[in-house]
Amino acid sequence: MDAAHRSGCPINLTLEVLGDRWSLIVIRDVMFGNRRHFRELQRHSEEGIASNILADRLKKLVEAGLLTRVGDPAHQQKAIYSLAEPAIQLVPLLAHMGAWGRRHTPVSEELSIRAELLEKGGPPLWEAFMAELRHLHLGAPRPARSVMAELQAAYRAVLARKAGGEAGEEPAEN
Amino acid sequence: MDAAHRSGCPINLTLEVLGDRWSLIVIRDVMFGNRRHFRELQRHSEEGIASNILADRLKKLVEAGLLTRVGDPAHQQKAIYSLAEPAIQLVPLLAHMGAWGRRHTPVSEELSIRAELLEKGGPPLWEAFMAELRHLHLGAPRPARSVMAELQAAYRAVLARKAGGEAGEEPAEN
DNA sequence: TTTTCTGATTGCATATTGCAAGCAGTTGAA
DNA sequence: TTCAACTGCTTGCAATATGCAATCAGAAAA
Repeated sequence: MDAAHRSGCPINLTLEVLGDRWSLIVIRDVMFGNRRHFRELQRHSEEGIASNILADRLKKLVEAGLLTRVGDPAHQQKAIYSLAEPAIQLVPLLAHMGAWGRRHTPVSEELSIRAELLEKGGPPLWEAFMAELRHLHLGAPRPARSVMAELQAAYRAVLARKAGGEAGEEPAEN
Repeated sequence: MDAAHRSGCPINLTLEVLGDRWSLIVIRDVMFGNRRHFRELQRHSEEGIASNILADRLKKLVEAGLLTRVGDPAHQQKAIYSLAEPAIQLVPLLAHMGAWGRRHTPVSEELSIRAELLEKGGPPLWEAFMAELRHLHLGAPRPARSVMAELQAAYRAVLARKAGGEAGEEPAEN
């Protein structure tokens, strides 16, 4: 049933899974924004993903084993999407993508603070973050360090600094 | 003239440049296979890229500043494509993509040997390879170590081992 | 009962892709 | 000088993917 692969090259096969304009955006939002529901992913998306494309990508990512989908026990028709282990192992890749983007594309300051922290923290920080994701998404024990909290604090700090004394900038975070 | 960006997020902006099924394939072949001409990229492609798509990607990658294009002094109508510095800085990203692909997709042994070496060598090997690429593509001085030669030797060794005593497998390399 | 929220689906226009064929200019050998 | 092979690249056309707006049915909240 699977379409034949174009080649057995690891880079090619990775591109066959992730090589489009939306898949990694969805994973990024589940991973860094902890968005676990369809509407959360659609409405708070920075990039404004269309609902049919989101539905398609969620389905494909679940089929590819990067996400899992379970019903929400509290809401019968609510689905909860979680990162599976292969997606958690994309943390270093996303960190490098962020680092490259910071250097070679016109990023905005507030949206690149996370990439900056991930880059500066390096592999130890990535490992801590992956441990935290395994807690949030796979039910592993809670690790001592919360990288997520650090990332969000840094994001809020940038927003506050940019806004000066002004409140009500744009929460939109998580 | 530039299309507006979807957002200033570094990951999104990187995807806007590289987030499709072919751009990184082209860069991979220029980088690891040292393919510098249109026909080389088209004919020896593992994945069989169509000529119109190759032409489109080469144009876009040149516009994005990842590749440069100059005429071949020996052949008036021959173009030589070279990696620009931003593309050379994709080495760590491609190494991670290869590592992820090796772990989570059905790679073939002979095509994943390079990814394995890149993964095992880690950042020091990546730096050595980037120095070599700066020599091959940007005219920088030749570095002491040739990672390219190491990668090709490893590839040939795998081919030879798999073929047993048989010759004439499939050169296709470089 | 009505409204809102849930994860989606549908229709339709446009853009991208894949494939085969072809092009004009250049090179190199006969 | 002739001509086939090669150069980067284009064109036509069908199939597929994307983007957008509207909409859906079931469930929960008011």
